[in-house]
Amino acid sequence: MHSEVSRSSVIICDDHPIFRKGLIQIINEVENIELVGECGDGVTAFKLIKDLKPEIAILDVLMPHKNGLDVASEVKEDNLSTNIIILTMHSEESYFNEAMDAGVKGYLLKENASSDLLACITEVLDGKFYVSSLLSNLLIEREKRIKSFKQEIPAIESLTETERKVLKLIAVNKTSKEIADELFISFRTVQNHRQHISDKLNLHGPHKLLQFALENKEIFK
Amino acid sequence: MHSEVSRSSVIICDDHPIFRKGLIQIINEVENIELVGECGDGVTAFKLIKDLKPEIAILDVLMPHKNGLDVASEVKEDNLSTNIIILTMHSEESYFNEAMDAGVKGYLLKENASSDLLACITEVLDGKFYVSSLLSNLLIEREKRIKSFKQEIPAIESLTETERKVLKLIAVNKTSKEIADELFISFRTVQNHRQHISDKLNLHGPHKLLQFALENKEIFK
DNA sequence: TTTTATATAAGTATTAGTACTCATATTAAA
DNA sequence: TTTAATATGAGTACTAATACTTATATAAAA
Repeated sequence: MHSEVSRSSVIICDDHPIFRKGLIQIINEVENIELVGECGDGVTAFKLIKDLKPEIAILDVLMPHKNGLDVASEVKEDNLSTNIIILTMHSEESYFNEAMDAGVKGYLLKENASSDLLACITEVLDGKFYVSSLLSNLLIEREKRIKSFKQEIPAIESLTETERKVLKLIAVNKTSKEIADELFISFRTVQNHRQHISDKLNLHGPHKLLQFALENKEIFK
Repeated sequence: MHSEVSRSSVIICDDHPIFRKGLIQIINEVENIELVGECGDGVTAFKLIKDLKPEIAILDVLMPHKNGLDVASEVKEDNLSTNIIILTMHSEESYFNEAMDAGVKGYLLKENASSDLLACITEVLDGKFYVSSLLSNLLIEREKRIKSFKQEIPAIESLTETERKVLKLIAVNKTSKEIADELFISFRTVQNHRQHISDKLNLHGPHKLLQFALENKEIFK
């Protein structure tokens, strides 16, 4: 349970000034929460988090310079204690997955933020996790995706360093010859690597490897 | 010049409660403006305008039931005296043109609304017309954008029906032969279509077309 | 020490795609 | 009616990738 005597510090970051005003008003209506900072872009948000170490940072996803999810990732990397609540206009699951990976504690749709924000803050301060109820459907979908995800990833883990290097270059549409020149090896070696990669990833037939590389470059980059 | 003794009546309509809070706060900070109504959808907005006959109605474009531009059109049709100020997230010119046709008196981007709203209200009360300054740039930029737009996307538009069909099948990693079988044509014809598509999209070299197809399948599917 | 994994290189054969060319039939536009 | 666009089909040459095989050197593991 969080402290009831001292007020919990919060910063708000949203590039829409009016929306920010609305958020601030909601925050200010609550006694045990103190707004210690506000800004309109991700770079400033990260600075504020680092300097002020608020208990909670409420971040918009889409912002200039650096988006809210990038900020969340950096906060996680730097092991900062600030809990992140993400606000988003969109219920796209790609954002949500990114947010989960970045270790955010709350994920709110802006349409629900008015009613959910305070509940979310309270839960997060209690060490819990809060997601807009509208999004719970997406959560279920995610389990399925993770399963199919795990079917391919360990195969990638089994690649050797060199094979991974080659795969990265395939993903940026280099030919075996170009890759060979870049790695100072024979193009036959590159073709062998291609074959080995294809075998490990169970890819067969023309261009299947290129297709895989293009579609999954985010994963192994 | 508008009256200095009595306060000017304003209604606000935006389906985002938090954004509305922010707007209300801005309005309330000004002495000679009185907020006489607020709502979150277009149907209610029109009712409020008809009943309260405010001097100004500030309307979001995207709202449930009836959008802000529809409300503006109805106000014009019914010869109501209320001046309409439109708020929009998007600087899309289609909205702007519609707004002009509906006789709106002010057109603000939400990003600028915080600083521009009061200026806009004052100007509109004086019988003038106000547009976000950022938007006026955009209207000029528009010409340029359309040109650069036409360099890439309409290239897809320039594809014939058959070429588009072939492109879709390339995007799901079918070979020319498979495509030929599926469309009941010769694989040479398919290869010709590939060539023509590549020419139109300015794609050259091995697998560039496949790469393009995979990366852009969302656009032409 | 033998085995295994890894990185390297090469040979052969096949398939797919690219880059050209040419040709024909149909339909729509000038 | 001539011209242009479109869809169709085919020939040739070349490049890239796939699918095999074999081979050598090195380092780590059994």
